[in-house]
Amino acid sequence: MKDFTNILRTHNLKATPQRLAILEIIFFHRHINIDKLYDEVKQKFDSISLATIYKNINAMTKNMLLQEIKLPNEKSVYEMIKEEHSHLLCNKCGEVIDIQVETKDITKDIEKKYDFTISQSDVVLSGTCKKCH
Amino acid sequence: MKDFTNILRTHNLKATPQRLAILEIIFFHRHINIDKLYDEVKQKFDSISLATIYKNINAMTKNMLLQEIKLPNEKSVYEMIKEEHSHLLCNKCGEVIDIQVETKDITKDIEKKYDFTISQSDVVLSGTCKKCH
DNA sequence: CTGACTGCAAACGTTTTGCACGGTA
DNA sequence: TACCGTGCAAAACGTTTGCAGTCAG
Repeated sequence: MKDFTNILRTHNLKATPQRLAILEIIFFHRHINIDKLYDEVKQKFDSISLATIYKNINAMTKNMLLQEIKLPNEKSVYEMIKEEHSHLLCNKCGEVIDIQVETKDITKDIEKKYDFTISQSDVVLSGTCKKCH
Repeated sequence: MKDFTNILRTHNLKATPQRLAILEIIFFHRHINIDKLYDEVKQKFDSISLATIYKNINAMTKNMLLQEIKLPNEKSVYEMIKEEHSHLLCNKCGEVIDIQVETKDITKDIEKKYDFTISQSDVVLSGTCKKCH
């Protein structure tokens, strides 16, 4: 298990039990939406309020610890920030899978063609995963 | 100008003046969010209510005439459905540009590698456009 | 010890709904 | 004419805020 206490402190956030629970659950699920996160944190931490979830998700997002992933036809999910990657979304079971897509060549072409400087690539490929076939 | 009356009817929607105004504005802007759409429709159609905008956007989306595009750090925009394409988003001026990206080879690889059937690709490349450099 | 964090309740902005009226086909 | 669509107001929904009390550092 990662040292979330230290991660929080290096991001200028105090390591409260609520925050540790939030991070553990996000780390375990890798991608989770607000509602499921609230349900799961409440199991470990009955007194937590939804407002605390929101305040912390916002603080951690602002401090570059978490990232919101917007999905077509689904609620946004949050994940810990890591190297840039893309996502597979199964429309049947809702699972989100991290994938590595080589976009360098493509973005270079686009930058040249449209005279545009690309700083971020958001890619979601949706369909059916192997379990749901 | 396109024959929006006919387009609406072929999508099982009655061609009301409100809907024609909505479609004309979306067609003209190519991408527009709810608030701007409401502002612009009101200029041509002072009596229109926001509820009507929402009801129609939802009806047209359900009936495959419009499509919601979720953007990072921005409100969703709506566009008329056409061939699959990707989007460039300028973080400075907010402009959205349609681009054609060749994703066939990539998605084929991903499908094989992850045993996943891809039916839709949502790609948003964000950065700075030529006007904002 | 002090500023940051929590939990509650209230407020807020956005989207949806119910209903009476009006317009399209 | 029949049904669908509109506009209004109210309701529902998700998220944010203010505040008093608590806790991490």
